Amino acid sequence: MTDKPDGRTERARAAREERRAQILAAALEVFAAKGFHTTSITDLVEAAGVARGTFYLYFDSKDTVFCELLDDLLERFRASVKGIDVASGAASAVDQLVTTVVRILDAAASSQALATIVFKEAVGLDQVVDDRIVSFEEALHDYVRVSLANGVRLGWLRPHDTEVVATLIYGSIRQVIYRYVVVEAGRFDREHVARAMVEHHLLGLIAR
Amino acid sequence: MTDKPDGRTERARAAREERRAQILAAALEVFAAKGFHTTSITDLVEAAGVARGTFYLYFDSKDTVFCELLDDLLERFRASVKGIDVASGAASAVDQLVTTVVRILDAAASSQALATIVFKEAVGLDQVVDDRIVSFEEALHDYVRVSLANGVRLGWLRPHDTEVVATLIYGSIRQVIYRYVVVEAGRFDREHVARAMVEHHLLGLIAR
Amino acid sequence: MTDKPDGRTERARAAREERRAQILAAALEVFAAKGFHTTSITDLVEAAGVARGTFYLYFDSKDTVFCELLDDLLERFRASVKGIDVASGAASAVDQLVTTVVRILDAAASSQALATIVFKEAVGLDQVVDDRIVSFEEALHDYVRVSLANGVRLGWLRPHDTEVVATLIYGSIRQVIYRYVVVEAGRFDREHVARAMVEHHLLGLIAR
Amino acid sequence: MTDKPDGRTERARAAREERRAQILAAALEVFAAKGFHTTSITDLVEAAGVARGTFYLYFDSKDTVFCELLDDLLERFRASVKGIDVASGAASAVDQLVTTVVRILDAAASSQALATIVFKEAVGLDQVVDDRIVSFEEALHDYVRVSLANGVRLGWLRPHDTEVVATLIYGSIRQVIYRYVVVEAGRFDREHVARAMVEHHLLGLIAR
DNA sequence: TATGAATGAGGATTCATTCAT
DNA sequence: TATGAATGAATCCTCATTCAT
Repeated sequence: MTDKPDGRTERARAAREERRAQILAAALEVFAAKGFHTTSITDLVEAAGVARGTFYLYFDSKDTVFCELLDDLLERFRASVKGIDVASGAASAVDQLVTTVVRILDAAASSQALATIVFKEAVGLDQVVDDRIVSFEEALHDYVRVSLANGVRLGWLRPHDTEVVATLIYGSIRQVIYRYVVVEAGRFDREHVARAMVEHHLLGLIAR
Repeated sequence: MTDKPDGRTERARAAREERRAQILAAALEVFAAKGFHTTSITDLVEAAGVARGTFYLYFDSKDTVFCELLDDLLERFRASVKGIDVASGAASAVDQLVTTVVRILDAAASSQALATIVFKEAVGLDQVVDDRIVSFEEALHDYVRVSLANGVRLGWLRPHDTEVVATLIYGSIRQVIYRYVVVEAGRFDREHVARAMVEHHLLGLIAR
Repeated sequence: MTDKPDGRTERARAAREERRAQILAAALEVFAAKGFHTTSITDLVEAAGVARGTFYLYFDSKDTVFCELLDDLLERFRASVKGIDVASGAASAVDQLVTTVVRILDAAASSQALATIVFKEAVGLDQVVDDRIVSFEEALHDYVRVSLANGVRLGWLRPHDTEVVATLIYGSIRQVIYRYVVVEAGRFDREHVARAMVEHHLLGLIAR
Repeated sequence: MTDKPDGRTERARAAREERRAQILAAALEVFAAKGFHTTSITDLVEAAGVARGTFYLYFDSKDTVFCELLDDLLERFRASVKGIDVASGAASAVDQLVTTVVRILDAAASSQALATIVFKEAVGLDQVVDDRIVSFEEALHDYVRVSLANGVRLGWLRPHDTEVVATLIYGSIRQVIYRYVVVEAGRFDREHVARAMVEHHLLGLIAR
């Protein structure tokens, strides 16, 4: 009865979605500008231009909005990583890796506000939020690990402690995002940074 | 008459020091367990087993205790990095680098609770706290950058974009601390991890 | 759409005004009964029958409410003094003066609680509050001084040290309010007291 | 056994008295400078140069010290008023009155700090303190009333409403003390003010 | 559905007073 | 007697959340 897809119901649903999106968008801005802890419900509803009660019609709590924003970003990251063929030949691999890194940086840069939140203070809020971030980090870490293992198996990469190296690489990605996207507000040459990164991890620093 | 350094005065001073240390130690535990924001003054005084007022006899505020703990850790880190001669010959340099990294990991591991706080949620608390952490991170980053520049100047390291690479290396150090000290609670072979790290950054991954 | 002055908005505004007035009225009672310092926010909200937070919805602080009450009274006094033509002929002047004094006593008596606060302990509270009271007292004192000076200029009053005499007269007004309004709770014949006062200051006590 | 007046006991008693006086004197300064409410026990013990606990060996509470200071002043006032022969002939009476007023002003001025406290914020602290001040004011008021009644009985003063006029006169004395002693810090010609006051109350203002 | 006034638990901090030394 | 560290009740104020309209 309630979900009969007539015009009225449909329009209402669309309006609801819109409202929700509006609040979410405003929250994103505010969280990025002021940080999670400093942001109050008052800030959120003022930015969204809705009444305090309205906010709670769409979200259960301050934490809920934050989690939703967080999930958005993590999903974007996941998508930007997915579908990379890490098992291909060495020749094109460098370029592929560079492309992957560029995609990740793009994802971060195109959601600068979100990335800021995640990398500046996402941890330590709430167990739920923490868990999500941790599991995301683990996913990324796993991706790196699997890629490394493949490289070694194919004789393309030299043998190494994959566990440790995956940690190093993940850390360097995280820091690059933090530095270039969060601190320097995305004003950087992604291609250049990505290439420097890939080269560093592949070739090392030692002069030969 | 009253400030003659007799036994009584001396004992009083010692008792004061002890009380202070007791509060500080309790705070460390609580902050590490619950995080800065979630920790209330009530938590701190309950953990320390003192009255609310007593806390304020020794510290100005929650922020003050936190900053003091933070400074402790940052000082430890600083000390563990200082005094490494990054300009010596390549042969011993690897060992020296490994030693440096081991020292840093030791510093982090010996203050596991503190490191947890710093690397889990140090940012976004309070401007003062934030500034300290940022400046510490910058110092470490600078140290890496200077070392790299020296290595290149001496012909020991190949030319590279020092800015980017310093970021990568700093990020990998940070992540190693986070993973091994914070998440895995310090149960790892520091020598091994440090060596894998140094080797990775020097040699890269490519099979030759 | 939302600020169209329709019934709903209007009713809301009215309700707000009412709430505010309710808190103000309760505060007046409590302040008069317990004094400013002894009154806590808890006392105020309990007396008003609202939650602690509600109080802060309408007033910034305890001082703010107090100041508002104070301003009310001072305004009443000011209005009761204003508009007296002190330069007219001696004949009607006595009556005019009596009228003025009666008005002041009326103002005080009709705000007995407020007057109690002001004259019992208004000083030494808070710099802001103090300043208001002092400036009000000065205004009243000035009014007396100017009136005296006019009287002398017109040859209606004998020459005298206007500064000192204005102080004496202001003090006697203050004390009359204190005694009759505050201590005796307004149960007195204002006309009689006012006339006795005017006569005393004009004629003095000496038998002739 | 304990009150045997030997040298030891006597010396101890004297030392006690001295300590007490020292605390009292310091309290007087601080109360006058900062006001009762703003003054903390910390302020008092710091000014007195004794430990917090020591303070409580001599006084029961902050209120107690304050009351004692208050009593001192009231006693001084009482003494300065006492012994005036209000029943003597009219001729010398003016001078006698002037002398009395001068004495009162002297008493106030010589205890400027105390007078400041009493007249600025003595009321509204504590029921005990309030009662003392009220009873003192009543005593002074009574003195004035009796004097007036005597004057009328002797045919020296014209008939008037003694109740009201006593209030007026007491108020003017109070205000003169407040203005000249408290606000202007005692820098005034007491003889002149006293004479202006007596003349005003005896002769009134009307030009004849 | 939208509103925003009302709520009250919970936060940090203060300070008169006590009490072991 | 003198000390001053310790106490904890009490203060003001905030803010996420609820709910009557």
